[in-house]
Amino acid sequence: MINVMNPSKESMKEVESCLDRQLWHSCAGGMVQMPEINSKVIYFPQGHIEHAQVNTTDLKNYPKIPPLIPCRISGIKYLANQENDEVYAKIRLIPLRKNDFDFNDDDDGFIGSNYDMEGSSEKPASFAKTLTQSDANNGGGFSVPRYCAETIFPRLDYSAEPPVQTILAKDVHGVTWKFRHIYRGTPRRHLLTTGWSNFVNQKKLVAGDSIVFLRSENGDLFVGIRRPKRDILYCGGSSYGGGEGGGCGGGGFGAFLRNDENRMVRSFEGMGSNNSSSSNNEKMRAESVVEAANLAANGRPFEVVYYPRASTPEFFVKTGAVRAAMQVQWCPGMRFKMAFETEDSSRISWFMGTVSSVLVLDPIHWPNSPWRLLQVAWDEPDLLQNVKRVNPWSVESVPNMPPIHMSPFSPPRKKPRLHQVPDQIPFADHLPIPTFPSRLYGPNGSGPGSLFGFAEVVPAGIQGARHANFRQFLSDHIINNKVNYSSLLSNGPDLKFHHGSSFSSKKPIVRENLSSFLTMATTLQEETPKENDTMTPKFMLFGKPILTQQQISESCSSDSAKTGSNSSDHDNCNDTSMNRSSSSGGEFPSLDSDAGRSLSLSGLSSCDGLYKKIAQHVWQGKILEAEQCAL
Amino acid sequence: MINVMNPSKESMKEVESCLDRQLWHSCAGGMVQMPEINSKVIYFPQGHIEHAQVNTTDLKNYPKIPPLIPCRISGIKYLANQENDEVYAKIRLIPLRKNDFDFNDDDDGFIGSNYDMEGSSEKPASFAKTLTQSDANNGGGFSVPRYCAETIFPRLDYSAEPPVQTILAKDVHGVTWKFRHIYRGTPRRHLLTTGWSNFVNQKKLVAGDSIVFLRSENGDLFVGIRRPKRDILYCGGSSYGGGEGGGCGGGGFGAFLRNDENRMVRSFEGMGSNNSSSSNNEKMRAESVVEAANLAANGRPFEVVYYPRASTPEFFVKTGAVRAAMQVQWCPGMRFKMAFETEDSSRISWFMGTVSSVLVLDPIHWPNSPWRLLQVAWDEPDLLQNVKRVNPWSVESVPNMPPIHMSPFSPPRKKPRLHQVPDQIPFADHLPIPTFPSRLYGPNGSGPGSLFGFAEVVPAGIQGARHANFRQFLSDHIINNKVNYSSLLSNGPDLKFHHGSSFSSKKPIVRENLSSFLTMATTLQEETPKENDTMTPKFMLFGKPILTQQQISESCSSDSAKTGSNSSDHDNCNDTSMNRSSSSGGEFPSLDSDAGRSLSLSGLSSCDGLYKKIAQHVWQGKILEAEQCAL
DNA sequence: ATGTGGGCGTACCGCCGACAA
DNA sequence: TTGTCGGCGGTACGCCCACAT
Repeated sequence: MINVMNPSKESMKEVESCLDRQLWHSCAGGMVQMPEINSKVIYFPQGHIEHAQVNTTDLKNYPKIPPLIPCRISGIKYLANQENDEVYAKIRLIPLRKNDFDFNDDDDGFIGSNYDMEGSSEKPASFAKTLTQSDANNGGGFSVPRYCAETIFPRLDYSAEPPVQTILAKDVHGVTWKFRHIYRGTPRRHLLTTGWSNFVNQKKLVAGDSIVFLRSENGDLFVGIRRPKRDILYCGGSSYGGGEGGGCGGGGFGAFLRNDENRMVRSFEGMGSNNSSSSNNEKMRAESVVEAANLAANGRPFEVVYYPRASTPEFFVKTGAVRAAMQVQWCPGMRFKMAFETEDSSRISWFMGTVSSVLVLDPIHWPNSPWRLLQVAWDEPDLLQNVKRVNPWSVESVPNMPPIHMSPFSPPRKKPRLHQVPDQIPFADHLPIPTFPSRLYGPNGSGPGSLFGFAEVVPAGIQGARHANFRQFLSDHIINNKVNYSSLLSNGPDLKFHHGSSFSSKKPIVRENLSSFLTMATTLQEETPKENDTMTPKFMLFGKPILTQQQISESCSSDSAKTGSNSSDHDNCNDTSMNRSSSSGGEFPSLDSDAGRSLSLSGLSSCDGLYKKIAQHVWQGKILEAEQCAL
Repeated sequence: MINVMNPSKESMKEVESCLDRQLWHSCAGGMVQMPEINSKVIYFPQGHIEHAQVNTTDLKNYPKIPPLIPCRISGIKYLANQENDEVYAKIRLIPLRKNDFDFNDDDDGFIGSNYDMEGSSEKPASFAKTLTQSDANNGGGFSVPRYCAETIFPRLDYSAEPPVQTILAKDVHGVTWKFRHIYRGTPRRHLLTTGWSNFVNQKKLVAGDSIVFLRSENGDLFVGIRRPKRDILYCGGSSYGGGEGGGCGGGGFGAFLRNDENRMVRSFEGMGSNNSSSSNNEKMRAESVVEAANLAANGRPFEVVYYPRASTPEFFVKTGAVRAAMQVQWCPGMRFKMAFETEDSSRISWFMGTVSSVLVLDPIHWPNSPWRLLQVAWDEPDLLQNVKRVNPWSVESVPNMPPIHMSPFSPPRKKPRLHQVPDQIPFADHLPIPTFPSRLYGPNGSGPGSLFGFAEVVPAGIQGARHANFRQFLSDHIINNKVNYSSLLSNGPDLKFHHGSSFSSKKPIVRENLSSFLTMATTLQEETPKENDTMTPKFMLFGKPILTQQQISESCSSDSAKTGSNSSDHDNCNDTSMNRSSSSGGEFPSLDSDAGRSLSLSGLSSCDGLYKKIAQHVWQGKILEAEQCAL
């Protein structure tokens, strides 16, 4: 019992700040990217409601609350639940006033400080392993992968017989746990023995949970746990009020995969105290959400609690991501891909789907909200049954073209090497960080009768179909919710230029040209490299090592098969097509820079009406004028 | 593991209503009396704040919230914490409008329904035992007191060798626990063996916790646990703003005794998940209190959460108790006694003290509040260090007179019998339930300059000393916070006629004439009779068996010694003096009944100004007129 | 390289009567 | 009557290797 500290009330306050941020991220999972301090995000009250899994009736009847509120991140506290070690964050947000908010200028002045943070906190060595049955159940031992023992653990003296040492690791609460690390057996292997069983019992670990070992810069060892993502309880979306719209959509970005054939079942027979998610709900009460949303709507600073392992999309999204997503002309029939964490949380898989309709989720209570705007059909509907609606910024549109042939069906080799492809990697480096200068996206005005860019696809029973002829793009290609795919593809150039991740700084972004040969499944293995030779330079993508070809084909061979079959021989996903969209030519009228900035809110390509409406909400009635639509 | 149910989220809702009310009360402890549905109580926001242990700054700055709000109990849900079995209640209160509230008529129309409830739910057989070290730690066995085995448990077949049976008992969540009950050893004794250790571990019981066995009318067996009262964390009372007043007063009615010499220390080394009180705090957030108080102040129904094992006084008090307490002319120097639960929660002890000053706790934020009005000095200050301020209705004033001689210092006999005193018991039965007909308490008006009955003893620096000459009673007897005891006693007839318990229905009330021979310490042993012959009729006080003389002298011999020495030979505490107060003679002017009812709010003997102020707060500015003070 | 199963020693859990208060 | 202690059995934990993938 020497390992367990006395968690008194006083110590809780301390714990609030002592949690190592890298450890927090390790426990949060590879897909979680937190915004930097002072960066600008869009806060979605709808998403907050989903995240808190509370009844929405409290908030729905507040007509004053807009569907999205631009904010600045003023503070983040990285915390962990005392009972079950679940990491969460308390985030302070300051709503942006009109003068402070420029949709196209979301990184102004704060990149420097971001760089400072990045520079000082270099990614420490970490390793994650999903517990096997033997790790969790039998004999009280943990089989340590060699890579972990050799690169994360302290150096073991192999001269002793057997080589053995004591490992001390701090958990998220600062509690130190002691393990006996021994190298024995035939063949030799690394094991944790004494102390491990106690840890498993205390933390209530079961097979399928992940454990993270992390070595900080000064050599201290940390241990974190990462359980499977919580189940999706909320299945919101108002189904009353005559709204049809294809049912509610649970899940989304941040959901996890349920691979039923290989599923690890968590046993709840242990003790009554592990119904921790219910006590989490206690913290996330409806009042908190109502309070936060009300403060936000009134322009006052507010605080939200964010659980990165909840199965709902982030409800605060970096402004640039939203902007980029709304620049896309979302239409039924569009192809996209979306990242999901695998059930064991060790990897990330990309899944393909088709937009089935573009439709406001709850037009009565949240008119014009882009939250879960896209109703989607998955190429593998059985695996993603619960994910029926997604956020535009959660997905990444892909053109209907085949990947570069790199034989996804080739049999996995014993020691796959990707040296055959790195000569294409500099290609990715040539991609400019998409800054989307505002002048490139001039105001494409819409008449006074069409405030809502996508209102045309809302069923007539709700808002009435407004087939205004000035909305040429949509009306040309979408007739009665059916899409003319070919004309859509040829006319929608910026279709390919947004990124599907909320925070672009460190997110594993796979752009179209990369995805053209990585196809659709990417395995993030920065913590669990599986190559034989760990000294071989890794194949890196934006600072993260990339998986072997074998792993790719293992993790999503079915994906490749399907997309490989239904895609044709387009190959215009290249530098040329990109430059086409980032130039001011074509159907985009060029504007002088100042005008473009001042009109940036209403100058988005496809959602100007939406953001006009937003501005109307946020800034309380001040309607921005001077829209001109060039489309 | 067969005993442990899977506490899923769905079952939580069910549990909310399935908790047996008698079991709830057994777990709540002997001093907790809940009000009946539809009865009238006074809600104290200050007490709510203390109870919730939240920061008061949120509420203090709401000047609209009165210090007390008359309410009607509209609903009570008896609940238990899923994690630690701590019982609590959700109570719905409806603030009373002016027309509905008559301070002297608090039981109108609802006594019948109360009687119905009392009649249907006869007190079931129950037994409580505080766990010994052997029960909690060693060998996984529980030593069952013979009384419990023979009267609570199912009948054991003694013909078998050894006599053994299986005991099934439901806990507060409806979970059934199985125990092996065996009668063995030399000498023979009842033991719980198999199953007990598991129960101790699951419930995290330690020595000092109490376990309650309860047999319902239909023979079902229940098991509850009752842990020591929570520590006093809150030590409120504003010490800023120039208020002197003698520091903050933690504790109070409902606090528990810390008997350091025999203290059982709860070990927190088990697991991090037993910091359950912190999660309780989560439920009792400041917002909830603010919300409740605001709703109450606006006359709207509200809900409060009440933890009977918290160490703060009840914040909702039966109207009659408050009225009775405020009829007492509280003055420095007055003697009183107050009930406390012993640390092992098995008994109740009465402690003597002296009022040191009568002083508003927080005159700035809660002017005229009677909450913790009395600053007290205890005869045994070492045992009650934290209890510096108490509520008037929590204590019971006692005249300075000696008890009837019944030799409290006589050596305890082996089999004490109280048959010598029952001939005095009918005396108690003759006591009328104090109804205090309103016409007996005519309005004793005060001039416009003296709204506050006890403002005279507030330090001049805060409100200024108002020595208005129309307040003859107080000014006659209290000069510079010093009291003329003899004249006070002779002039304050209703001094002896209030009861110190919040709810009079089933509370173990020890009135003055009873306490005159029971002295000051009363041991409630309805669950743990200790007489040798359990078949002997118990010495009952209001339906509860009373302790033996031995136990009385054991539990508080020091009390008896002290009061015996400083009290003189008064003996006017008798039937005659009671009738004197319930007649309309003397200095109380008689009033016609209607006028008395309509003026009841301002017609209290010593706190008319206070309640006028209350009415002013509660009913938003409507000041009641027509006070006439007869004192 | 590492997951799984079985052997096996030991530690602790838990049942017992013997005392004693 | 019942709290505590030491004895002592049985179980199950946990360390180990063998074997398989």
